[in-house]
Parts: sequence; C-alpha cells; structure tokens
Amino acid sequence: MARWVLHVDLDQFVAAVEVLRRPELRGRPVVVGGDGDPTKRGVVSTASYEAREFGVHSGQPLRTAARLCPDAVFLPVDRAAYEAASERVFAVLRGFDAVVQVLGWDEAFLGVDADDPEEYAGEIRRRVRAATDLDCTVGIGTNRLQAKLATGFGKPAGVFRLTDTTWYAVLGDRPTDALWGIGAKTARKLAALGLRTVAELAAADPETLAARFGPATGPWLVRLAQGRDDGAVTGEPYVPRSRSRETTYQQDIADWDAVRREIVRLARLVAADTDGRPVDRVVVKVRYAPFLTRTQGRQLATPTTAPDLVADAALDALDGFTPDRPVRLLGVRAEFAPDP
DNA sequence: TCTGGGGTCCTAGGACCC
DNA sequence: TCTGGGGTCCTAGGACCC
Repeated sequence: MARWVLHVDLDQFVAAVEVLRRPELRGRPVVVGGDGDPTKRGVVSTASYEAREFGVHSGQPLRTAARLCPDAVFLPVDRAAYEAASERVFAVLRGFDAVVQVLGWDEAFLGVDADDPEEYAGEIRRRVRAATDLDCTVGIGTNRLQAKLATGFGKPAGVFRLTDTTWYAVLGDRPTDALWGIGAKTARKLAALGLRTVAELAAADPETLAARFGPATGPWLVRLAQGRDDGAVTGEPYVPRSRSRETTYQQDIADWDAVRREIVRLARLVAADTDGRPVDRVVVKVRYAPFLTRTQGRQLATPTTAPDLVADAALDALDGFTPDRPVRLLGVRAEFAPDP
C-alpha cells in the first residue's frame, strides 16, 4: 500500500452551518460577517455559493457585499456554533485509521495508507455527510502541499488528485500566487524578477531568490513551485504560541483615557483565555484612523497569568504610542513562555 | 475594496558584547 | 576619540493563511 496525504476541506463551511439550522435559507445568497449589520464596519467571513455569484467574497467589506447583493441574508458570526460543528466533523475524521492534523475550523490533513486514495476520499465524504449533513472536498497528494492545492480543483463536493506526475500540467502555467504561501505582494515582487508562472519560479535559481527574499524564504519559494514539501502530517496536539483580542470601533476613539480603558478591557479578556499558561510578553496594537498600524511590546520580567499584571504591561506598552491621533482599532496579544 | 479577527513565521535592523 | 568584524539577542513590521 502507498502512503498518501488527503486534505479535507468543508464546503462554504460557515454559511453551510447557518443554513443547517435555518433550512429556509437553503438556495438563497447568505453572507456571514461582523455582527450581521451590513451598514457597519466589518467584512465578509464566508459567503454562500449563491452569494458568490454576485461577486461577494471573504474579506470584502460588508457594505460592498450589500451593494453587490442587496437581497442577501446577512448574519452575524457565531463562533461557538462553528466550533461545535467543527468538532463533529473532526470526530468523524478521527474514526479513520489515519494521522489527523487539524488546520483550523474547516480543514484537516489525513496521512493514510491506501491502494485507492479516491475510494478512501469518497468514504470520507460519505461519512462526514452522513454524520453532519455537511459537504466537503478532498484533495489527494503525496505531500501536504499537493493535497492542499488539489482541493481547490475538486471544489465543490469533489475529489482531485495532484502528484509529481501531474504537477506541471495542472499548475505550470498558473500565476505564482496560485501556490499556498504566495500572496499578492510576493507575486508582484516575483513578477518584477520576470517570474510570473509556477513553472518559471520552479526553474529559478534559489540563491538569486535568497538575495531578494532572505535565506530561508528564497529557496523555499522555489521548492514550493516544484511541489515539494518536506513537512509530515502530524497528529501532535496543537499548542498555541499566543492569544489575542482586537476590536475595530464603529467610531474612531479620540479620547486617550478611553483608549487606556479599552486596552485594560482587552488585556483582561486575553488573560482570561490563557488556559493557565504563563505569559512571556504582551504586545499592543494600535491602528490609527488613516489605517496606519503600529505595535509595541513589553517583555515581562517574570512570566505571569495574573490579569492585573498583563493589563499593567499592556498599559506600559501603550505609553510607547503617540496619543495625538484618533484610533480605529486596538488589540492586545499575549505570547506564552516556551514550554520548559 | 475606506479595508475583521485570530493566528503563524520570517526578516531587517539596532543594541550589545568581545 | 573618524572608529573593524563578527555573533547573538530583541523588537517591529511584513506577509500570509483561514
């Protein structure tokens, strides 16, 4: 039997969960984001396929989505509901004889031994559907990168295999930002070097890219374009490196005393969410009204879980900012001391 | 596109030390 | 004080992903 990596990705996950508990929404354009009021500041978390027909997509301002699709049903984000649905899906996946690595709310890698990976993928789709009424797509590859990219070609509710044999036929002529890890910024820098497609990047000199992108990132970009990924699927439990809370305010805050009160509030929320792990460092984020974003951090002399000390460190970090401009967003992040 | 919230990892540059 | 070269650590920012 051969070793395969399967990437399981729920279809329009957040919108699908909402439709499950409100069946009358099935077939309608559904947009989930912010507090569900499209006249407020906020962006689309997930749009149903019906809403995507109108050009609505994740990350888009809710106001824009409402303009593109005025008849859409707008719903608030309900994290607890999605986490509960996630757990039911992952419980199904853990029922397989496989190494399961969860990637977020709606994705997981499975390391499996199989003679017929398509048959295996089909069985995953059937069992997830039977247990949760949710559809998923399964990508098949010989490593995580191939499996992850394969999923995009199988959407929705399908199965797709991508291997060394088919890599360049499928992806060679695609722009570099089709790859998992290359976004708009990096794609533009690569294009400036004459590297526009996956095939062109795959043939590039790693040393040249190291000079432009750094010693680790440069060579990694070339390996990415070649479909290579040395990382194994791991079943190790996920241990967070940090916890954070941030808020974009409906109205900018000009009063610095109000800013300080908000920082204390956010710091306490973060401190309540550390699961008893000592905090090493506290970082405050300020986004001023013109979207200029700055961060300031403070290393703690002694790692702590005490909310008062986390809040004190956050206020100390806040003193590193100039209180002369209205504030659009405030955030506090706590970083955990490495495990001994 | 007047641009969320929660994360991760990498890089560059300054501080500091020998 | 006209002042090198290298290593290491820390921090802010960038980029990416879901």
